[in-house]
Amino acid sequence: MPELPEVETVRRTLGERVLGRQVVGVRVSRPGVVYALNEGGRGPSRRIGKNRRRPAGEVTLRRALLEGERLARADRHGKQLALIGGGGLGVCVHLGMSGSLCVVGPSPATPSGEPGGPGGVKADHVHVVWQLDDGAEVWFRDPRRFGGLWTFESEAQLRQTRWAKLGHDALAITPGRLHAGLSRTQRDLKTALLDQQLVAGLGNIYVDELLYTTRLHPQKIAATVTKAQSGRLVRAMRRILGNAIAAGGSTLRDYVDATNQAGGYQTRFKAYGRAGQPCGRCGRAMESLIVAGRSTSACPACQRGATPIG
DNA sequence: CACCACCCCTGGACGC
DNA sequence: TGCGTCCAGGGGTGGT
Repeated sequence: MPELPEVETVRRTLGERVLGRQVVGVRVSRPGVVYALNEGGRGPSRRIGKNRRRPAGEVTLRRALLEGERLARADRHGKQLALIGGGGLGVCVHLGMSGSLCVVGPSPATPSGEPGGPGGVKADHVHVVWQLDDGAEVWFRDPRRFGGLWTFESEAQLRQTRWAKLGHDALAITPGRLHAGLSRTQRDLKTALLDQQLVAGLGNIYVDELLYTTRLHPQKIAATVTKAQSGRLVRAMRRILGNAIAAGGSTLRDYVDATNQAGGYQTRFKAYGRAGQPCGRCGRAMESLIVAGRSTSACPACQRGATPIG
């Protein structure tokens, strides 16, 4: 599930392949995954009817999705990615749970006979395809459709609207800002760290890893985190996320980068998914609990600060 | 403000 | 083999 390291890996691998190329065509097979900010004027998540996303008009849609633009930059904030065209248009990509962006062709090394499409990229649930001037294509795939695309008239509009609602990126936040954010909420520490408005980029996997590394219990009240502990959280965050990026992210089931490569960090989890297994530090069984509605594993002995109940 | 249930959605695991 | 059921999860929404 794409969190910051996976999205950053996609940004880098995609950028290498597509920046400088021109989008010569866009195919949209499922318009419902595209949100157009400039349609309806009520923001990107405006829906019509019951839970129905509002698609933009056909011509406007392809143009808004960068048809005719040269791809100038790939940016990231938290778990969100943005493709910026040379003319200023922008498309924000959120991969949700199961989304991927894969470059397909025109590589002569494309293997044949693999499952799915060219290069082994799975070909079902492909909702949007960008055709590039070198014959390659970028496929937006999202089986569970928790992700989507948001179109913007400019990078500034993207940053001032959608990204302005997010907290500081997890790789850029300072100890002072993290401490300030944590100190004003009585929520569980894990709940606070998952809040993208407080800090952007952490999901269930890396929060569990972060809290294990820093020996803080997920149910510690966020406001009780000291300045020193905030400093340790920030340092550990940068180290863990940096290591995960270096490993190409974590692949649990579906995740692949823009070149269809799986990540390698999943073999290094110390907490996530290890409930019932011995803690790597003290040997006690890792506990399984639900925090913020998410399955959580933590060491009941090493990770301190949970507020006793009753 | 904070918490909760619920919704979106698919596929994989598991039981029968 | 083929069902049914449960579960995973980010994020939005609406109710308490």
